[in-house]
Amino acid sequence: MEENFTTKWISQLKKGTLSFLVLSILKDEKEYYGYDLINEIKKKTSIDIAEGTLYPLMNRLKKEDLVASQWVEQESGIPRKYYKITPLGLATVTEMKNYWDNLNATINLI
Amino acid sequence: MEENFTTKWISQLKKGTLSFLVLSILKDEKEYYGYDLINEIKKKTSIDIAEGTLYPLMNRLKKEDLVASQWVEQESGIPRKYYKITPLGLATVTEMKNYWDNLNATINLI
DNA sequence: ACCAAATACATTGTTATACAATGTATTTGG
DNA sequence: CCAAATACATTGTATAACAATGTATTTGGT
Repeated sequence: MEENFTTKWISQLKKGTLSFLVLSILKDEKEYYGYDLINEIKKKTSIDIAEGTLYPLMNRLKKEDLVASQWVEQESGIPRKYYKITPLGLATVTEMKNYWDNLNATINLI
Repeated sequence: MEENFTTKWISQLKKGTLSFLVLSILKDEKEYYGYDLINEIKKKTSIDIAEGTLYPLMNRLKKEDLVASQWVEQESGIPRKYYKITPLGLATVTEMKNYWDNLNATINLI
């Protein structure tokens, strides 16, 4: 392996930030499908999300009723599962943002 | 239990932030002991760290050579294990801070 | 026409970490 | 005198990222 501490740290940091990141993107009420989200996040943040991370994450968010999903057949190609944020998801991402901003302010003070 | 998503999320977020927080506090080159760090962090950030979280965390940081420790006998009371950041710890916390600032900026853009 | 890469979903096993619970021992305060 | 605080530590449980693997379709280059 021989991974340095920072690399492992980034993986741990994702355990809190990925759900926040995904909900933040869905906050604009547009619909995204899973594969799309991986690419959107990579483009916007340079953060790589493994497929084995994102798909279970979306299932958790759905189970918690923070997002809703629907299958959409494509004229050509594989059907996509589109996700949309719910009212509970919107409320939650607002709470998260408050906590995050507070944490960030504290870290900058230390 | 009946914990809401945000509560669970905060616990997950700590998996990335606690090591960063501890190293940030130790960055000023002063020495702190474990029990002290728990209280310092609670005072400064309102974040509660369980003892069962902090002591293993400090052991990990030591194993990675990011901090050094020494036992200090007290004239009265239980001996304390004091921690001090190492040069590698300083370099690491700088890397972490860069990553964090970048992540924060990105989140604010989304 | 062929085949590798990209698209799009998913599951399994491994690893890391927060935390509650529990344990030991000493000291302080009411 | 005894509960709370101080100060360390370990064990078991739950959660989540990720590599690896799997299925199936479509696109692009030669």
